Amino acid sequence: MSVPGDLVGQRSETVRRSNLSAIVRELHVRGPLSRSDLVGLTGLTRSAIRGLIGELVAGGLVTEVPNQPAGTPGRPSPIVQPNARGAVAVALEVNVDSLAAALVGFGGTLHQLARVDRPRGHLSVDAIVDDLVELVGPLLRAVDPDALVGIGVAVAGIVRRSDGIVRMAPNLGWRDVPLAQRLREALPVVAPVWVANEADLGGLAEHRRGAAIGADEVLYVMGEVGVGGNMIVDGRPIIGIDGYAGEIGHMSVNPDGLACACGSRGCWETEIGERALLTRAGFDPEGGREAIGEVIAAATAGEPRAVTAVEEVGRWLGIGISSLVNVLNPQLVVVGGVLERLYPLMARTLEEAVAVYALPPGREHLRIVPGALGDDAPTLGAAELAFEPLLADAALQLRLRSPAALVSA
Amino acid sequence: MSVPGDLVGQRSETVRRSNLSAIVRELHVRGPLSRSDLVGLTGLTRSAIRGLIGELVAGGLVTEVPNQPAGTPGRPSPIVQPNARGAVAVALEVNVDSLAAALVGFGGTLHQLARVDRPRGHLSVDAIVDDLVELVGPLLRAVDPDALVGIGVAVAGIVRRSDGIVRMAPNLGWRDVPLAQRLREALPVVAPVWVANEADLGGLAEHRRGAAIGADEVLYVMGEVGVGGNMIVDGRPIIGIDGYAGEIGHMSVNPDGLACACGSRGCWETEIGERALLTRAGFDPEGGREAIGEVIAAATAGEPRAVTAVEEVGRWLGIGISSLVNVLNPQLVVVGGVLERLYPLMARTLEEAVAVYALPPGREHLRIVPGALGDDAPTLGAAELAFEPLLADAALQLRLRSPAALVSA
DNA sequence: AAACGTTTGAGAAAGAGGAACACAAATCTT
DNA sequence: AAGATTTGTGTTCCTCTTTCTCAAACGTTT
Repeated sequence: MSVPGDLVGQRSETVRRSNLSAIVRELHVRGPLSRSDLVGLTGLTRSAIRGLIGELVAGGLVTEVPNQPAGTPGRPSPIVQPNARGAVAVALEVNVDSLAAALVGFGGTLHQLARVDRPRGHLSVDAIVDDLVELVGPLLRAVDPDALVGIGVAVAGIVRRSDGIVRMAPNLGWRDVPLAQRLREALPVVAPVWVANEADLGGLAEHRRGAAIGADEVLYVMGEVGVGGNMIVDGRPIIGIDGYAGEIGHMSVNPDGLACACGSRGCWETEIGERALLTRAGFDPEGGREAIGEVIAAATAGEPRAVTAVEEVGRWLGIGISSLVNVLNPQLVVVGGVLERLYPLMARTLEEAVAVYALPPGREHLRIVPGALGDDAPTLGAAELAFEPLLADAALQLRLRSPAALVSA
Repeated sequence: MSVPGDLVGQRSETVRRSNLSAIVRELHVRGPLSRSDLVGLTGLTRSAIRGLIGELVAGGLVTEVPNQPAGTPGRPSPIVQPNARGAVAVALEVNVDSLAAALVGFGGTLHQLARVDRPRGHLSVDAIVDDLVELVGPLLRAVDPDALVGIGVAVAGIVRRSDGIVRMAPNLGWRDVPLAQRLREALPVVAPVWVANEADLGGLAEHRRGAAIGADEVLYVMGEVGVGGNMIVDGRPIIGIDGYAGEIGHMSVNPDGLACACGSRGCWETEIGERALLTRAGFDPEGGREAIGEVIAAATAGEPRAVTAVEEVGRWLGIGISSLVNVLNPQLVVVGGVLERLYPLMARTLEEAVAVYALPPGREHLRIVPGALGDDAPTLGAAELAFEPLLADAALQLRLRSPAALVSA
């Protein structure tokens, strides 16, 4: 639906904003680039790049440093470095077994990261918000308030993007929790708060900083207690009409299968989730991370029941991935979460299942790889989420920060 | 991956192109609009709109006609009408039981449509190409060659978009058929040929001209002999890295289920495809359209076995739709093809299944509706596919047609 | 019917932004 | 040391949209 906001016309002002943002995005995503790299990437002229970079330097977002001679003829082009303190995002994560807070600088620099374990099960929202505020306190004190672009929050639940309400989070025992609003009220800073599903953000992080850099069509599968995921289509994450997209753990793979926590039955999650693995391996299904570690150790040591359990999860993982490959035709599948650690043990059965269940054309150039970011993927993704408005409209940020830019512009 | 082509910088030239294209797209999609409507839609000023419209009028793409007084104060704004002969697309369709050819004008006007039945089963590519050329001949003679923007082709098979090669089409007996090239060589006109999967194009047509107009997040499910589909995400169709996306009929819904023509087993198609319905209803699974008609008649008359068969297909349709709703969080699901005709008979069991298998947040505002375009959806979508380059860069088309515009520009 | 307010088109001038060009600086090659 | 290559700098030019003013076309009010 077209809302009054999305006007499609381009004006001089939008051109400059767009070009400025393009440069900011390239620098944030690719890291330091020479001016002439930017000329090549954007197609703009040296003069135009110079002017835009000048504005960014004045705004404190980037720094120019002389380049070393490269051994090629010609005058060296100065390196434009994203200023990791010039814009900073705060990331929070509410996971089933831990809380995390991080400070990430423009360009992707991880300034600080703090993680604390929390008991599994249902804690009150008040308690979790309090713990998050306490965890992030020291980090916030290290931030220039003018450089804070926003606060991203990853939650193990279904989140409405527009208002940051956690609609359903079975593993936290939450329903319709207005987490964004609660955090805005509780945090000692004024900044926009963006909440999203942890798997969505894990996928975003792997796409920007991990195993899926540069790939435009990506499927991310994240298995923990629940199974979630994220799809990158044409370089952009799918979020759906309300932000609920990516609940791939609740695809029906076996309509007469096991009952799922969501109320349905035969969900993919009941075959490849943490509990499924533990049950298959003969462990307590509620054994948590510790038990998973034991299964991995046992499977690595060759203990038959553990090996079989892991391979069976791999087979079901392959079946579900095949469905999604047939639906989405990605170039790359990234497997994250607990499944990332299990990956080496089940790569074979996974590939075998994909060879059976995915259509030949779609699996021709398909690569399936484990994630590169480990357990911090959702937190890093939360930071990227908070950076998004800056990347979409860098001018806004510059003007907020330096009134001088407003006058000169 | 960024290729040399996709430069992100904006220049004066790209601004004008982009604005021109925005107007052309709005006119093609929404139909005649007053100049002041366009001012509102684009956010450009009256002067800018005037200049751009002038260029389009000079290029023969649109016509301005005086507007009737609307009963409101103020000078009436002239209506800008897309000129249905100013740009024309040819659409072709290679279906399991028919071939079709159509002529569609800018703005969506259906000038002509011809369809011929063909025997089911494997015909040689030569025969089909010959039949298509013969079918489209009279249509092509009615077209100004300068107004022909392109030729879109819908095929019941898996198609690589980049080169129009039909990789797999089990129901046609085709493998790796270079259909785009064959048609370019065989057709008596010079125009770009774009080939795509029929379900992808059916979804495009429903999105632009049918039941999904204005919706930005859509799932289209098209059931015929095979089952295909298409997803609109953020207003744009998903095609995947090679164009193979949308093979939703080959999601695994029952890994121990029936063998599928694709070589796998338990594909959704084996539960909701034409053969599944016919088998369940006690008909010859190869009975084709005729037998389907009998099942529909029998179910409408209340014959128990037919009713149960249709309802069972409805239930399985609901299960698969639920999976995709959980994955994609669309606002609208459109059911097309044979399933469009069956829809009234199975709406209840479909909705019941969705209530069980789809997560509550995702089905909160979800609407499921039958398609509005009937069997012609893929053909109409093929025309839209051919129009796409014009909508993406209207300037290109104008310059091709009028050298004067090139000089003045 | 005339005066007035409203909406919109027309035309000229202005403003903004990037492109084009010429020149200088920095580097490598011969 | 001279020349070729690449790139930054500064100026001018061009393209495109906006802004501003005026006129046209409509409904409403007196």
